[in-house]
Amino acid sequence: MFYRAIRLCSSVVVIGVSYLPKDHALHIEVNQHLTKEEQQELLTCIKHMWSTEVDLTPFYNQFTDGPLQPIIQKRKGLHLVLDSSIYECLIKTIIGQQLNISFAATLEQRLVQLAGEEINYKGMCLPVFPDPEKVASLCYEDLQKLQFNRRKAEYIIDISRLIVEGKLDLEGLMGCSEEEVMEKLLPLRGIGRWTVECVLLFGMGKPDLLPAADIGLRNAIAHVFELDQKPSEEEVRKLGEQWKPYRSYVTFYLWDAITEQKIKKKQI
DNA sequence: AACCAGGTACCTA
DNA sequence: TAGGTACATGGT
Repeated sequence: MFYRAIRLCSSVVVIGVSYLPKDHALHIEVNQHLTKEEQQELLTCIKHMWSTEVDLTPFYNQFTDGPLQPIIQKRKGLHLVLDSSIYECLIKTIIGQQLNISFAATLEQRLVQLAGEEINYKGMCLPVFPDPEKVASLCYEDLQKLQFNRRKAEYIIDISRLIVEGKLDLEGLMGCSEEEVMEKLLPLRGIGRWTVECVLLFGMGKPDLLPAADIGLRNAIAHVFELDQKPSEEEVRKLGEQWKPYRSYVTFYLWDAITEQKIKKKQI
């Protein structure tokens, strides 16, 4: 069982999620009474965030052998886990650019403390990511004080302001194709190809993205394929050709594998 | 003690 | 167009 605080239109709801193996289903517990509309909104959000509607069978059938088979087999049943909004995903991805994940997590937490909310529930502190409105109201120095570099502070606040001004409709991208999303986001300062790929994958749940420049992915590939050097971005794209149309899932499983490996290393 | 980190924009030639 | 560099700081 784990807990999350989720922002609906009307309020923030705390949910407890557990997996019921017998029914192959998720059990959701809610901390407050919800109207029919809120229940519907929450359900849609949960289905999206945990990719519950995706059938992984064809993915597994495509990787019955080869170097990826063991790490995929080991994680059978693992679905994509997405952020609760495209906005949250985009800002977190920008924060994570070039930084080791632990420092990136620290910066995320500081942003939540400054502009978002932290809900206390059963002794846990559950983060709620801030709205664009709240971030747009900050000044660059506010984020610099949290040890964001100047440029990153500008990217994050400027993008939030575009949304508030109605010049950028991030959540409206949900219905768009990958190409359309790329065209809309790439011109914005602070957003490069890797960032858009991450948003398509971890914000929108598109099944066939390969953030080939990603250092974690490159490390994971070097490890799984027993290469003596990290593959270049181009080499990753070339290799990834054969993973179509499930490159997002390969990416996700490789990230999970490399994270697990790091944890093991720490324990030794 | 360097060097790298789930990149990107910016500067120079 | 191409190639080098700053960024802000924690981890190894």
